[in-house]
Amino acid sequence: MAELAGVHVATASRALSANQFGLVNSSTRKRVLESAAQLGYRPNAVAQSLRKGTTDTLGVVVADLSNPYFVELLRGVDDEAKPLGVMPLVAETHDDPGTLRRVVSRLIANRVDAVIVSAVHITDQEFIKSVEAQIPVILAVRTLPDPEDSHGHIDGRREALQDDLMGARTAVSHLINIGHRRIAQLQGTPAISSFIGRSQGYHEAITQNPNVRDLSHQEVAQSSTIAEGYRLTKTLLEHRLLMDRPTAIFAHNDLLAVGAIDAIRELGLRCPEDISVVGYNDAPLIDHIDPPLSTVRLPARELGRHSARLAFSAISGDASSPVRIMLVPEFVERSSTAPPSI
Amino acid sequence: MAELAGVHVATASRALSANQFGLVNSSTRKRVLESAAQLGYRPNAVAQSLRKGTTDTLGVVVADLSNPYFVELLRGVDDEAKPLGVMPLVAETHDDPGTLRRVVSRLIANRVDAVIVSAVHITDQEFIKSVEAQIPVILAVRTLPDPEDSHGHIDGRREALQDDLMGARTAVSHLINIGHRRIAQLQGTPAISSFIGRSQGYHEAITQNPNVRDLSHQEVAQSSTIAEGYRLTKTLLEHRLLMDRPTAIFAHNDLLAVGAIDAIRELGLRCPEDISVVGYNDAPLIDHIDPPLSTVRLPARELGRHSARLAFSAISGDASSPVRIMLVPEFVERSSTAPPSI
DNA sequence: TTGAAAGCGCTAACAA
DNA sequence: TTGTTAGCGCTTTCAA
Repeated sequence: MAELAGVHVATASRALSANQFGLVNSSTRKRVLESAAQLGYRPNAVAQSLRKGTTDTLGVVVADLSNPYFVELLRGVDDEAKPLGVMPLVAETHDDPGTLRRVVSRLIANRVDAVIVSAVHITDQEFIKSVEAQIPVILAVRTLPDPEDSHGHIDGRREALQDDLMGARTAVSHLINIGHRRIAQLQGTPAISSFIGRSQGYHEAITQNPNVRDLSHQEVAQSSTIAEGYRLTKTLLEHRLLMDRPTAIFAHNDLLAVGAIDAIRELGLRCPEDISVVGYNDAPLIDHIDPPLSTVRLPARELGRHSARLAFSAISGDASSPVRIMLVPEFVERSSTAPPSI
Repeated sequence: MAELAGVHVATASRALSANQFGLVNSSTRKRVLESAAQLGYRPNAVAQSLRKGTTDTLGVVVADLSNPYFVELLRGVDDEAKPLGVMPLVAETHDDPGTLRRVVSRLIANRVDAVIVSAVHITDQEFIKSVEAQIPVILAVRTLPDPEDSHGHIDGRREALQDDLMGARTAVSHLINIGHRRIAQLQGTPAISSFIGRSQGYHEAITQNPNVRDLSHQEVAQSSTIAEGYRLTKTLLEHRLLMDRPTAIFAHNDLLAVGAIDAIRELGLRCPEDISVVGYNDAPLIDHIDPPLSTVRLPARELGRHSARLAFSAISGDASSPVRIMLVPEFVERSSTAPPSI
């Protein structure tokens, strides 16, 4: 390409570069640009990265792309990345700790400038610490137990979270406010901070009113699926006397809620007349199911944007301040909740 | 790292390499491995790529990640890529031609070994040809008009498609078989081959029975959204006499179908009693909406697998044979379709 | 304003 | 079995 224009590669490089094209004679530059266009020349980003030591690339680790929540998060990341010419490299963990290690390793090998991790389990603390020693890490959506350094001080972290405790508390308080006194939750695994928060919010709401009984089964959902919600609700409701049966169920996830509704129907009961159900996430189409699901809407895209901004500020060496951003969810009332009929 | 082990970098490289570690003394190799582990050393994939001329990376261009169909396609690609240690780089176009050019350009700059494109518009023919001159291209899901070379011969291409014509024909034939005689379709844009196929299948089914009338409105959906389905159905049904109103609607997409159902209800009609509705895609939760939607299930994941396999065979220099793989969809009957009541 | 030269981290010939 | 050397394609001093 440089040859076609009859110049040295260094000159060509300068002509093509956004910040030093001023250093080259405008007629030479024109010649270079023309030759480049003619040959369809694209600078080799791999070589550029090797030379510059930076890849203009951002690792984004999500648990599961078939969960629209994470897709929305990615869109938020992209909102911020695109104008900077940064390419997000997306990896999925399927909530498997081994896969998390593998994909993060791979992203590091590819020298992403930073990594946003939205798929940690609370047992990943040590691993994340080791990653932080290598590249900037932003924790999104899910957090870790407070880290301490060797002196017992709390070590700063960059994270963008949503207030799951508040989201759950608001939803469950709503159930109590409209009259429910026997309530149960369908819990997600406590290996994930989000579900811990939702559980705490649930309990805070429950204990605020001494007349409310918590009828939850101790078993926890191993996955956030319709099938699992169905299974847990079956064991929750079966072989129970009427007065030991909840009149409302708070599910940690929309799909669990859908499974709950399926189970309720199969037992010959109705939602919301016999049992109200609340979900979590406000997934697409969840307003069109039967009955339209009351749920908690999450600021996924906003969270993605914040995560990306934290990443870029970390890259540009704002090594200084650890940051915790906390966004608030919003309860959305639809038809799956109603006052108890008895 | 090599220094810590006290060996030359070349030796370290060999020790770490999967195919030449046999060439190094096993005790030196052990030393190298230990030093690497101790330092948490990860070979720089950027440098490896530059040296090897290959990135072990596969570009995957999709229209829209919030469409679960494409996520499923991605999973299929991943099924094949993971065992080979290949990393898919995902990019979205949002069905914008400019964005398609931009993201493919970027993938080429990053020297992906091949690119799977599932987001072409029929007007992208020239552009795709220019890309094919640079790297192996696999067309997935959507195809292009048959290309001709300068001699008028049909030029080979690698593509993995689904038979949309057959999918649509099967669905519409079902409507006819259960008695519908006045039918309309909600068309997707003819800029995308999939919708052309669905339209053809629709017409083939319609014309097979002379008693069936096509009551479609000429307007076409500009996006595959609930809002658009709602809008089109409103204009389709409003100001029509009963006998000029379809008793069944075939939508080119599930979301359009959901919008159609919304519109039907708002006009005081019922689905399926007054108007049956068929969708296309079998999206998640679409079996839980009210009423559960009859639709066409697509082999997205399979298609992803095939696309990836085509990509890898192209990379390994099977430059030979152009291939067209065509997978068949499956009609799924649920409760949004019933015989006409009049 | 341009060219020459070095070097980013790695691997593959080639030599020893 | 290991070391030496060259070079992948680029950018950036440094010199001219």
